[in-house]
Amino acid sequence: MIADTIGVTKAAVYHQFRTKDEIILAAAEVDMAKLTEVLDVAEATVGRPQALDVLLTQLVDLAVENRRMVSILQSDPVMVKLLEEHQPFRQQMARLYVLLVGDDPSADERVQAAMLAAAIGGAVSPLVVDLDDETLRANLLDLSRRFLHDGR
Amino acid sequence: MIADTIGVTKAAVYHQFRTKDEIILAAAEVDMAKLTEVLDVAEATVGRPQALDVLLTQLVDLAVENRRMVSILQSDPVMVKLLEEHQPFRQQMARLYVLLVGDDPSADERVQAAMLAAAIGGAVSPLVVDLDDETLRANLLDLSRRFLHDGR
Amino acid sequence: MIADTIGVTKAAVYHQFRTKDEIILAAAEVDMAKLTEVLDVAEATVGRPQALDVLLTQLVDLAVENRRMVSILQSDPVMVKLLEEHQPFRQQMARLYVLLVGDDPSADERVQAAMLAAAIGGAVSPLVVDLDDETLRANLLDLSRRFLHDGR
Amino acid sequence: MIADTIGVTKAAVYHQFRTKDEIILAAAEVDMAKLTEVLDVAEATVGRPQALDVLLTQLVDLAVENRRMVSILQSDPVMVKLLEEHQPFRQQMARLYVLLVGDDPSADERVQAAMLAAAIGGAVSPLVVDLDDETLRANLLDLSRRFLHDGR
DNA sequence: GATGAATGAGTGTTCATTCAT
DNA sequence: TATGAATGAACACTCATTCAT
Repeated sequence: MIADTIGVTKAAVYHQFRTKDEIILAAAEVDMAKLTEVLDVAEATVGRPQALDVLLTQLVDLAVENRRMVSILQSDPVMVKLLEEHQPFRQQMARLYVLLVGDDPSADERVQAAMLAAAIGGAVSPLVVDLDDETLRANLLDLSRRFLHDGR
Repeated sequence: MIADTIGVTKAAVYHQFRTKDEIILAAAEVDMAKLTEVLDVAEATVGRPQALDVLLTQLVDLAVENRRMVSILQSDPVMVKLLEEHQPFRQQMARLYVLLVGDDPSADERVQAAMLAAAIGGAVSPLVVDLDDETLRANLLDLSRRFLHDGR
Repeated sequence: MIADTIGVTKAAVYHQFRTKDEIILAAAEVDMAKLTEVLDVAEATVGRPQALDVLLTQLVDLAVENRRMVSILQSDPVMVKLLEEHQPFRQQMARLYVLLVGDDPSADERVQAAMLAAAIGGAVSPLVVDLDDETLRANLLDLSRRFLHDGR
Repeated sequence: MIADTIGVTKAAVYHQFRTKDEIILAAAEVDMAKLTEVLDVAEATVGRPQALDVLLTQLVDLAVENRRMVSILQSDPVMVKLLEEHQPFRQQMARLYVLLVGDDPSADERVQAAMLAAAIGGAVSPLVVDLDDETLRANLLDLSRRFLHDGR
């Protein structure tokens, strides 16, 4: 499908990448770069509450702008397994979790972070919620904030 | 894989089921039956807050007891697509959503319900959170409650 | 298909017949019995021209009355191969050929007999000619007669 | 079987053709091309009797030269069904029938054409007549001619 | 006499990958 | 850089047959 879409043969794609996994990871890395930017900005923000708010806002924006890709990245078992074994991706997830719940989280906080990530990913899936992007973004941000803040 | 696991030939499995989809749905129906029980109990409970609480408690129990299956049911795109086209499953999802946010939910409430469902499914995935079942259950129930109550 | 049509299981059919070939031959034998009758009558008829005419008339009747079966018997390669190896059927074909062109036919006569048999079989195939049975019978008999007589 | 006969893998064959039907049609088209030539020549011949004679001669030649293939093309139910749905083949059959019995044939003429086609196809089947090609060709042509001419 | 369950050997087809050119 | 041809291994599924009950 990828080769056809670009308009070359499969063999041409295999000239650039060694395995299917490499191809998929290359596609995922495009989106991972966007996440890196978000993390950079949040980490550079002074003050815990401000940093959290910046993170949440941009995270929700990112998820809503890439609804299809986020669903796939978060739910497709093939993708998930691949990313698990991919060092750069694990590091990014670690950075994200530290921003959300600190670097030595309690059990409660770990569940909280996992729930929030899953909740955002699940809610933007076009199959699950068919709201328009604007409405979705507003509600998603609101609910995510309340979920995190009341956790204190 | 299924045939090999049971220790029979593929043809033996195809003697019992007509297509691969039928096999998959039969597996899913085992878990769907458990969900039906939970919904029955919750619907029979008098009082909105009590009903919600019963639902949440049992839902979390169910999810924690079937961690692997819940992840697959909620996230594997093949499974999700199959269930989408499966009438009984859609009805059950409808019942669940009515219990969670009533039968005429606002945009905010729809996002809230989707997020909660995704959050529970995501948090029980063995890949995402590696806590033991007991700790997971307690924290998950607590957070789910807060998520719903504060959403009001 | 056969088992379903009768309303029993395949295993029940295999209780009566040992192989698929036996089942098929049993079906073919029903029609072969009809052919035997035709041959008996023709052989009992006194006078070459009269015998030939009786044979042709009844052969055409038989073919038109069993259009589908005749096509299958004459053309389906599986059927043809099976009948080739089936002694009783070969004997009947031998009797038919003797009636048509005598017991020591010239090359010309052998081709003539083969062509006539194929022509009748081909013309009754519902796929080839979509005339109603009555019209087909009349024309087929007429042409078959001419074919044989002019061949002399 | 085809792949084994050529000495490549099944996947190699499926690299050249998309379905089994395409493979079969490609094989049939080789012979159809030969028939096209015959029809072209016959249609270009001036004078009805001359055209008919050219057609018959070449048709018999073609059938005798491709005895096995002609049998399969004309009798194997799988092949017949496939060709039925294949536009180019239907057009060629139409051209052939027009040459044989004109473009508005009576019932008698339709049966006549069907019989002739079936007779030629049936007579060349190696299973039916075991004469050598030369003898078969001569007799077949002679009988076909007489069958058609006396039909006037 | 009939059944349900099972099987070995296929069939048609796809997929990830390799390789000579 | 790109291609066409090829491949091993799988997949979803069917078919003729067997066998214990």
